Formats: sequence, C-alpha cells, structure tokens
Amino acid sequence: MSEFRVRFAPSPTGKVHIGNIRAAIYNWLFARHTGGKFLLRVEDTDLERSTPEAIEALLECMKWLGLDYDEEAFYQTKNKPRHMEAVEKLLASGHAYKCERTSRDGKTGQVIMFKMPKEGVIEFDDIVKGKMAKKAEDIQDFAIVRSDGSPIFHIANVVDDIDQRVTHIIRGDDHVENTFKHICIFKALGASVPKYGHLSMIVNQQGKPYSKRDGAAFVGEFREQGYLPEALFNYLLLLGWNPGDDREVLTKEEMVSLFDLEKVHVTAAKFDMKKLQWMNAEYIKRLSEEVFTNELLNRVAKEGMVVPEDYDVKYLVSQLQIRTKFLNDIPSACRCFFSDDFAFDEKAVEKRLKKEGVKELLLDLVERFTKAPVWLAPELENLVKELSQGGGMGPWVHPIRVAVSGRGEGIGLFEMLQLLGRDKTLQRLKYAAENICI
RNA sequence: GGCCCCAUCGUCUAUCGGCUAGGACACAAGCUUUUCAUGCUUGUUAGAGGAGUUCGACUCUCCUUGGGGCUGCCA
Repeated sequence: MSEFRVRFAPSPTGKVHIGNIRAAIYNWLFARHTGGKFLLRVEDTDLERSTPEAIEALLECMKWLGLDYDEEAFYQTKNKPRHMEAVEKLLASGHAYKCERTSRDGKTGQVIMFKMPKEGVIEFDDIVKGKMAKKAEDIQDFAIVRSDGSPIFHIANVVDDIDQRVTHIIRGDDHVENTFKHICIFKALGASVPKYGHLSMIVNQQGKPYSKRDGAAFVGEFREQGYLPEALFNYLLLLGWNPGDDREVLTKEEMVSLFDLEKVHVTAAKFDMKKLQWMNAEYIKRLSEEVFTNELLNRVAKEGMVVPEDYDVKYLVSQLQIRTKFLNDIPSACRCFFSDDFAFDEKAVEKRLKKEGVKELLLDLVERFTKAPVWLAPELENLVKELSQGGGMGPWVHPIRVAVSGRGEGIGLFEMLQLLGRDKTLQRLKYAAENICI
C-alpha cells in the first residue's frame, strides 16, 4: 500500500451543501498534497432523488470549484451485486442474521442484521479527533439489508470503500458513530480498516448545523450570487484549518503544499458570511484586468446593454474593479453608462434632487460644463472645487451623481462624468433639472 | 435517558508550560488636502467555572457547567 486513496461520496440530491463540499475540498487537498488519488463515488441509491440532472448538477459544481477527480466516477447502484455478495459472506460466517422487524414507518418484514461483538472495545485513531473508543456493548445490532432486499448504507459504503481501495476516509462528524460500526464490518469481511478523519460541522450563529434557513447553504447559490469559486474554496478551507501563520488568501499551490489533515480543527465552525464577502472582494480585486473585463462584458451583454466599439472599457474597469463586492453587482453599476434606460433610486432622488435650489444648481452646472475646455475627470473636479470655494463638494457632487446615474453610489463622480461624455452628462443634468427637481 | 465529542475576542483563529495572549473579519475613529470605494493608521473586545500537577498553566489531569453529534428497513 504505497498510494493514498481518498474519496468524496455524495448522494446526488440536486444541491450540494457547503458542509459537504468542504469535505470534498479537504479530501481533494489531502490527495493532491500527498500525491494520492481523489476518487468520486456517487451514492445514488435513492432512486427518487438521484436523477441524471442531480448528478449533472453535482459534477458541474465540483468542476466550478476545480475539484477534479481521478479515475472513473464510481456509481454505488452499479455495485449492488458486490454488496449482496458481502452480505452472503457475513451470513455464512455468522456475522449477520435474518430477522423479522417492524420499521419506524410501520413496514414489517425480514431484514438482515449485522451482529455486533458483545464485548470488547472498538477503537481507532482519528486523524483529526485523536483517539476514539467505544464499548462494543454500547452499539446495537443494525440492519444492513432492507425487507425489499436492497442493501443499506452501512454495508454499501464499506463494500464500496473496499472495492475502491480507499485508504483514508475523510468525512463529516455526523459519521463518527457509524465508524465504530463500519470498522466491525471491515473486520468481519476480512478487509483492512482504512484510516479515518472526521471533520467538524459548519454551524450557524446559534451553534446549530448550518442550513438553508441560515442563508445561502448550497454551492449553486453562492455561484448565482456572484461569488468566485476560489473565494468560496479559500474561505471554506480556512473554516477549520490554517497554514500556521497569518496568511489567509492563499493560492491553490500554497493550499496544496501546506495542507495538513492533522492540523484540521476538531471544533465546529460558525459560518461567517461577512468574512466570505470580504474574501470574495479580495479575490475580485486580484482578478487580472483581462478576466475582470471579460466578466464585465459578458454580464453587461447578458442584460442587453451594448458597449460602443470605441468605449474606454479599460478606464471603467480601473474604476469599478476595486469597488466590486459581487460579480452580480456589475450590471447595475454599469447600466447608466451603456443605457439611458436606468432606474432612479427613490431615496436618492428624494434626498439629493427634490431639494430647494438643486434645480438652479444643476442648470448652472450645465452652463459651466458646456464651457469646459476639456472633458477629463481632473478638470471637472477642479471646476466643481472652484464652485465649492474650499468647502465640501458634497452639495454639488451628490445631486450630479443622482442626476446622471440615478443612484447614490458608484465609481468616482468625475471619472463617471468623463466616461459618460459631455453630451450625455449635459442631457441628463437638464432632464433631471426640468423633470425631477422641484 | 444512554453513548461519543468539543470549549481563546461577537466570528474564524495563533499559542504545541514562560503571555505585556498575536493576526484576520466585523465594529469605531482618523488620514489619503473633506463624493463613494480602495489603501493606510489607531482603537474596543477573549482563555466558561472550580480543584490538582508545576518555580510557573490558556497550554497537562480531574470535576462542574455549557454546546454539539449519534441513538432508523436515511445517508
């Protein structure tokens, strides 16, 4: 046994929970760090929910995060003959027995139970939690085959791990109790027991398991909201592990070379959306100009806006990139540049335009801007600065911003005016003065 | 109830017996000759409680308290 083999074994239910994908990330990192193999096993035994679409969504989500797997994907349903073979073996060796039972939901029939040892201690050395031990007598016999003849998780999981030659099982904390059972199955089957590492759960502010009620909980949702996969990956990794120094934003190469499963934390980690947002902004800032420009162009086009041939996109990008927290914010931030059909924010209009004297102020500016010798941000700024006579530029800046963009925030005002050009600026100032101001 | 696990700022964490307890997010203040943002500087805030071991404990041991997980013909 020279090579480490780990696996990610999700049930394809259509949505991939962040806790689950974090387990995938740790598995992937472990494999890449050790030069081992990262395997994918699709636990598709729930025929109702395991649709081709759900499987496609799972694969898509892994691809998005850059979790490439080795060898062919393994489908649990296809291994059913092997599961039953193992059950026969257990039956024959006396490790399992048939039994009449009534399930919780009232089903009655014959199931096959795994027979737990009646004495002794089951122990294992968990890579993240340390020494774990439990008296065999504290664990009851459990079902491994349903009355309809289908294999249950416990046996399927163990047999698949044997068949995939998995050496390290890195999975969620909720499986700790199962591990004691699974170890017994491995032994009963005469297979070698893999090493285990149990990852703590991701919890909400109240300390309860993080669910969709607490906010975005599935990978797809983060994607839709404009999070960068690298940011989510990095944040999830840091939730329970750190490189040992103060670095937080790490490259994939750093993650791979520094990752150490033994240094993963035992305690549950609270999910902090604010920090993820910060991380996302960090990654957006670090995007190359080319990549950000492409994102901008694509997203703007998708919203039906047209960027003129000779547009100074480079300048817009230089202004917008550092201010972008979510890629999804790009279209609304760009709308006023590429379309005259932008919405006016009611609050901003109320606060900045529907005030005594604003109309006159804007009309005065129209005159001054008309006479401006050059249409460049620094000159425009000087022009307004002169007007403010050393005082704050707020009384001019805010009404102009709302008049030309409809919003109270955005890139630097004078840069905005430069990008808009003289004609559009004048046209919008006039329109606001005559139709919106009081 | 039984069994298992956990415990440093509000949050993520550093510390592997020497600590004036460090960093990041968030929050607050200031600066960038007073639009927003970025950037920079500064500030507030932490070792659940109690015993023990030790010259010395946030670090080791035990107890208490608090939190979480599991206890399915779900995975």
